[in-house]
Amino acid sequence: MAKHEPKARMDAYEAVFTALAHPVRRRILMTLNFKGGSMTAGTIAGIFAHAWPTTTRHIQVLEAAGLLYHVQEGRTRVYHIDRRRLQLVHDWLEWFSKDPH
Amino acid sequence: MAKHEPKARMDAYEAVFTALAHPVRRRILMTLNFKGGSMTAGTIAGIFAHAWPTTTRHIQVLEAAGLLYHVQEGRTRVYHIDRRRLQLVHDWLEWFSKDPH
DNA sequence: CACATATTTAGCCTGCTCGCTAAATTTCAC
DNA sequence: GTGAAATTTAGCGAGCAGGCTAAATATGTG
Repeated sequence: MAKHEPKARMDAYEAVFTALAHPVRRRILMTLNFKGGSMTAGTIAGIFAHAWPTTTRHIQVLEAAGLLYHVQEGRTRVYHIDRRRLQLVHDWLEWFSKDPH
Repeated sequence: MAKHEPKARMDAYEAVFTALAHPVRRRILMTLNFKGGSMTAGTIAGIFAHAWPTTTRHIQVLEAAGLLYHVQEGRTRVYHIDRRRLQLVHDWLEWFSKDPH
């Protein structure tokens, strides 16, 4: 019963769930969401007391998971949320709502 | 900053998302779900190639997150899934579906 | 009681996560 | 071209996660 899902998708699950495991990363997503879906790196970093490079790395984890992508604009980088990617989590949860068998 | 303080208590989100971050733990939940919601510790451990104590600890993480609970039955321990706890994740996701503007 | 069964606890070890600071990179403004 | 601004890359270190084996803990059985 463990292989309802194609293997290729497993890596995606892993990346997304791992990305969501850290409170800072969840907060980045949440903030992005409420700011309309896009923010510059600097503005994101400004939310936290952390050193910038720390936030940069969190952003990279999110981006690697496909939850963000960025567009370079001059010397600033604008990060966008990809809400569709969160659908993966939703899909996973679905297994628990539909009564098995 | 938070040098020697005892480990801060995880809030519910933190506990649940952390628990879901590991593939073995997701698989435990998934298997439990498809087996009707309850299994003995031994049967759960039997799914994995891991040493039993390794699985025990994964189960404990899930239980600490409120995603499982157990009932002792003689010398076996029956673990039950608590699907309601997954609602937390669903609720979190909801923020991204309702357009904030 | 003695032994088997079911499972956890204890403790060790390795590697990764996530914080930091310093340096590099790229772009804009004069 | 010089310098400031925006941001990442490099690299260090503490601590935690997650694997293992061995020992401990219950509970049922003869």
